[in-house]
Amino acid sequence: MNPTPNDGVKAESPFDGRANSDGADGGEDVRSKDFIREIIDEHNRAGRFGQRVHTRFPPEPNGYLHIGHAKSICLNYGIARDYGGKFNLRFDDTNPVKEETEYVESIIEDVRWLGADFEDRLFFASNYFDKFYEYAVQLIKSGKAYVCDLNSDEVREQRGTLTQPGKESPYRNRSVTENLDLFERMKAGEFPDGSRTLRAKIDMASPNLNMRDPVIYRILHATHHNTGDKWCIYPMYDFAHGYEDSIEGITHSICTLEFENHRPLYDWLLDAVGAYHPQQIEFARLNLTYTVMSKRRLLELVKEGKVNGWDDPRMPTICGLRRRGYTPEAIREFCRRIGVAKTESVVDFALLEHCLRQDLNARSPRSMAVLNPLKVVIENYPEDVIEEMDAVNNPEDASAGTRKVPFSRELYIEREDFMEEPPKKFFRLAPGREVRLRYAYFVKCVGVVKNDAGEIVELRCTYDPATRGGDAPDGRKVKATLHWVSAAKAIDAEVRLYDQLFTKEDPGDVPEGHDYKEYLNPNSLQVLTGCKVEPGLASAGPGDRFQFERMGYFCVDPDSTGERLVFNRTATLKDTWAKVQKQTDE
RNA sequence: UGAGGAUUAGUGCAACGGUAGCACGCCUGACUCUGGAUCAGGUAAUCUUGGUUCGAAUCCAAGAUCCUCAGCCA
Repeated sequence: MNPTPNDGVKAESPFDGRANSDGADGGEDVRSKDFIREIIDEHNRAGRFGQRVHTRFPPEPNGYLHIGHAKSICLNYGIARDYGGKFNLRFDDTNPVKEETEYVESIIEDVRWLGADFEDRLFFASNYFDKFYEYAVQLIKSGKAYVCDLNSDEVREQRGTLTQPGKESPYRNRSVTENLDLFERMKAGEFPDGSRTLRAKIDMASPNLNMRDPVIYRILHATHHNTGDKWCIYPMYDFAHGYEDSIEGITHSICTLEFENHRPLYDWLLDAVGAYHPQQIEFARLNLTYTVMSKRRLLELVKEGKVNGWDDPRMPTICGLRRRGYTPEAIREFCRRIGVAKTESVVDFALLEHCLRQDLNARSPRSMAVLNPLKVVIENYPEDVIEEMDAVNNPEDASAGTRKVPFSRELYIEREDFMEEPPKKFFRLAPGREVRLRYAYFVKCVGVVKNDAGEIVELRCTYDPATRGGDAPDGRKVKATLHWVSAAKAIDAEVRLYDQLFTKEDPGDVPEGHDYKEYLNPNSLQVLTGCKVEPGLASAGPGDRFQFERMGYFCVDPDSTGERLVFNRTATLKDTWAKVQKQTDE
């Protein structure tokens, strides 16, 4: 039943949770099936496809994949895997003027990275162009399609409205011979773009506009990324899609809600030529709070320089999330948890972050990094001594082992871990107060050094040698444990902090005359330089993920070089102190 | 005012005529060498109005609200 694991999909972490029962109570996974799987079960009971299940992910290569596509990929691949079926990756590349090889490559990379294994089934609709042409000819021969000389404006005028039927084209009743001749000459390049189309002859009075003699082939003298200049007529989506599914033996053609109105046409076209007929099923696309998901808007953000490219870590694109430090496992778990339904919904971004943290918490090696350094001098610690303290790499995973972290007289701690006049709920360092330096000693603040401007530039502390390792033999407690790095041994790093790209929960919800870009968060990117990190991080390379203790999850950005370490903040840790602060602010 | 869909805690998803449940979020508390994690508890929902039924989120009727469709885009 379960096909081979792929691309980092470990046996104990299946593509999604459906295959296992991970109930903490030891019970079975009683999660009910989504409506699509129920339909498939019904088909299997009735023998509709002979127990066969074959799905596909059919992107148009005209942009980068985003988290919404991940939902579709997980759904389609997950179903194929659960039912012991197959999953295809197929590019729906029927419009040469919009599609590019760059997108093909990025999409393949992203689908693989997500762990959806299409094995050797990578297809292109453009490879079926000959077959599509045959189907078109067949339609003409059976009197179900005709060449129409109306231009696009005229077609629109004759289409009618939502409440009024359309008018039949004057070319609707051409003879089969004439249609055949004209269509062949369209293919031969005798006519300019837009001068003629091939239309399905259905019903101009249909209440479903998609059935009012839809255009199925248009003339486009354009170079196609795959077929070059071989064709100057290209099939429309509605015409091509069902045949693509049919040719590949797809059983369940899963798409988003807006295609529901197209299903009658999908069915009509397949039946009109007597082709194998898959079942189209529609589900609601994913929407996420604080972000936009349409290709148009994402492209706009990239083109207008609102972000730094498709893989900007603030983008909801797969490559953006990857660069940000998201794991495929976290994204898959998210897709599993949001479920599948026909209700249009907006999922809370917090759920994505929850899935992320859950995964990262379990697997990220810990490290200490000071983002906003404040120098600390331990007055009673010897000048030339450097001690190696033992630190745990991952408290969630004993097998991750321990490491040595150098401790010395001069250190850096986080600026926000000290307050000269601490409010009641502030547990960290303050004048006269004792705290623990993680894995090191208890230290007490005995002095504050300021510059002429009155800014704190240095803290003077004393340490208790008896607390080495972090515990006091006399049993006394401290309320806080701070992270730190040795000033002598720390290495510099750049850290990029990210926040939501938009300040509005639903940026698409804009009043008349306004633009979603007005809600762009001006503070979505904050670049910190001069951060001080543990020397052990010197060998970290692009993509490596860490938890900087108490600060969040970070990963090394591809911009990182041997000279300059650059980290992206993937997510913050949950922060109850920040919450307390926020509440007192309000 | 055509056609096709949708409507259950703040959010997302279940319950398929028989006690409305799970997750996230939020709020308490416990524990803690990460104010993390973990653990325990709490919060909160069937669009409306009728009807059928011993019993309705579920069936029926009427209504409300929202989404999609008038590209030679997908």
